[in-house]
Amino acid sequence: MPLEYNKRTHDCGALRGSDVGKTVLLSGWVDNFRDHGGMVFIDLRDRGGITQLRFNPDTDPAAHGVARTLRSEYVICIRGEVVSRGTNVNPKMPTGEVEVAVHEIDLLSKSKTPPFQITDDVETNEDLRLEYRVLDLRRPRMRNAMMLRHKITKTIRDYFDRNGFLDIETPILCKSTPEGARDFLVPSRVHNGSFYALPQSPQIFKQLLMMAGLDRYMQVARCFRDEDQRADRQLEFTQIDLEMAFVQPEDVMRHVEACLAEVAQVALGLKVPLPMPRISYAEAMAKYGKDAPDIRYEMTIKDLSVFAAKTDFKVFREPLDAGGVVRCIVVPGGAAMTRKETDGLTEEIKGIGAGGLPLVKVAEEGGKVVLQTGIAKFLDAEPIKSELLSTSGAKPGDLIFFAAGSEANVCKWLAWLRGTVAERRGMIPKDTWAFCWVVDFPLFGWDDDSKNIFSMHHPFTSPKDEDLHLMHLDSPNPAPASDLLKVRAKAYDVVLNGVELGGGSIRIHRSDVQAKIFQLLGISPEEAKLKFEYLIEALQYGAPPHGGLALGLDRIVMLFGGFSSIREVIAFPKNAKAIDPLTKAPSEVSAEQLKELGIRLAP
RNA sequence: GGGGCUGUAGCUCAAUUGGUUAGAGCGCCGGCCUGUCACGCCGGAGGUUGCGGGUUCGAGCCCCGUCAGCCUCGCCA
Repeated sequence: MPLEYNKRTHDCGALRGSDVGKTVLLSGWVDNFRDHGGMVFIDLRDRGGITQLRFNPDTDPAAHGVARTLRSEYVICIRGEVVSRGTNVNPKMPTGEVEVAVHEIDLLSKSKTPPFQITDDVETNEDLRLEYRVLDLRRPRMRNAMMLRHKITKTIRDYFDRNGFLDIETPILCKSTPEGARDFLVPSRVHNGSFYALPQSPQIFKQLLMMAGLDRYMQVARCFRDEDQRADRQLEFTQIDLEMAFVQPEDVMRHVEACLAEVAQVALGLKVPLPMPRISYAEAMAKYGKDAPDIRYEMTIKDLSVFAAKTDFKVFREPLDAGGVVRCIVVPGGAAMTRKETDGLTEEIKGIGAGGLPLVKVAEEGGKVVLQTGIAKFLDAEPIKSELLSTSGAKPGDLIFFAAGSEANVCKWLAWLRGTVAERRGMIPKDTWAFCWVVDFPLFGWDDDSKNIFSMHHPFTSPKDEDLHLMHLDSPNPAPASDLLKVRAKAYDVVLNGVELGGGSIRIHRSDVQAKIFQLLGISPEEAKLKFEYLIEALQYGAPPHGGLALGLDRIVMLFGGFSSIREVIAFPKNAKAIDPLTKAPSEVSAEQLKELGIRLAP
């Protein structure tokens, strides 16, 4: 009579010494087998873990005969007795105190030899892993990633449920808007020539929910952006999306950081001190060169523009005269860096647009501090040298990297350099989890191409109350750009170890302010009505002050799980070229399908 | 679209300045083995060096092109 595989008594990670003597029914995959000619040992694996099975030819010849034919990844069901391993305990296995003496076995399913071994030990190339994702997901590391993701998601859902947030689903088939990233379009069969767009985020819907009076909303929301991929970006990704009515930034931030602290507790057993530090956007850019600062280590950026203006060094003077800046980072002990290392960095930084990588080493000779190598000869004279040392804070044994150019470029280059050098020189403390909030983002940025301002966040972001006057609300004319660029937004990003976990803002609830913003952004009332009619309309029927935030769930799981790519925490991800190696999506479709949709492909 | 790295057995990798028949570990197949747990021992199969072209007496290695993967800038919050 076949074994009742639907009546498993335990999973393969459950049995302990206290279970000795029990008769158990287990099912799973053959992880490994060791055939001694007589005794056969099988490691049986399922989601719970691994249990060793023992097949004794003397007591159970039939089961033993089957066991000898088993191979990797065969699926079996067994019944047997839990026995102590006596002196042969395996301390490396949670179930290592016991084994199961198998009396009956059913072979449920055979397996071809897998294209790679199902183990964490061997790092297989990712393309193959994605093509055989079913096998890849059997590896403990990947199984743990899926389980961690579940645990984190559940923790977040529970937190918001406990705090009065309603989980509400929003549409997947939406209206296309030109803002932000490229939309994925879905052609309409019923309305040939018209298209739905997949949501880049539920942004507008969650605002509408607040206007609808639902007060607190959250959703584990799938979002879609048709942009190029990165290690931490996928075409489709998951946001923890939330929105609250009658709030200021601090209210949203307090909930989010409390929630993240709970996640850190559950995922890592970590106690995160609250509140998390707040850093202004201006400070983040000045000290770290990016709006997602990694505050686990120092080596912050120092401004040398005033100093550099006093030199005759062309590499500094020319960018300064063009309105740029000169800044540096000081690598502690960096004078020990080899020519090979610094040359390598120079080549790499050229790859992101820098002209080169000026540097000096600081040394001590006969009790005197001297500059060496690189551009030392341009800076070694007094009082230039002393001013460089005092402004940068460099000491003998250090190395100074310089960057000169537009502020945006200098920030980009030094942020890259800071991160790269810190990583390569082992300056990043292990097992450190540095959260922070970045606040006071500018409301507008300047687009040099169109010579116009644009929304840093999105056009519904509320300005800070104290900066409202810079927008000249009472005047029918647009405020000057110089004023507008000073306006700070009620926007905030939460950052962990230099990675943006999420961001949000308080939204505009006044229709006059919203109208002004559209005017400033060059969006005509007609255009605004066309694109956002439902939102503008709703604003006129009593909109509560409201705001929210969205967290990147994939990134959170990636960081807490110690992975270097979000593909590791997504069950079926796409590769860097936006292809799913498993299903081979995207694919061509039939002529009939296209015809029905009224679509003809360009030749 | 730009830059970088990679591509050799099923998997992970090696192969001196260009030099004989391209190797190793794991896996796989066969045999032996009654306490292994990365079992062990013996034997075996397995290769269009991503693909195409060029240089050369001779190319895994050099050159050109192309394809694929990853990282990155642009792009994207």
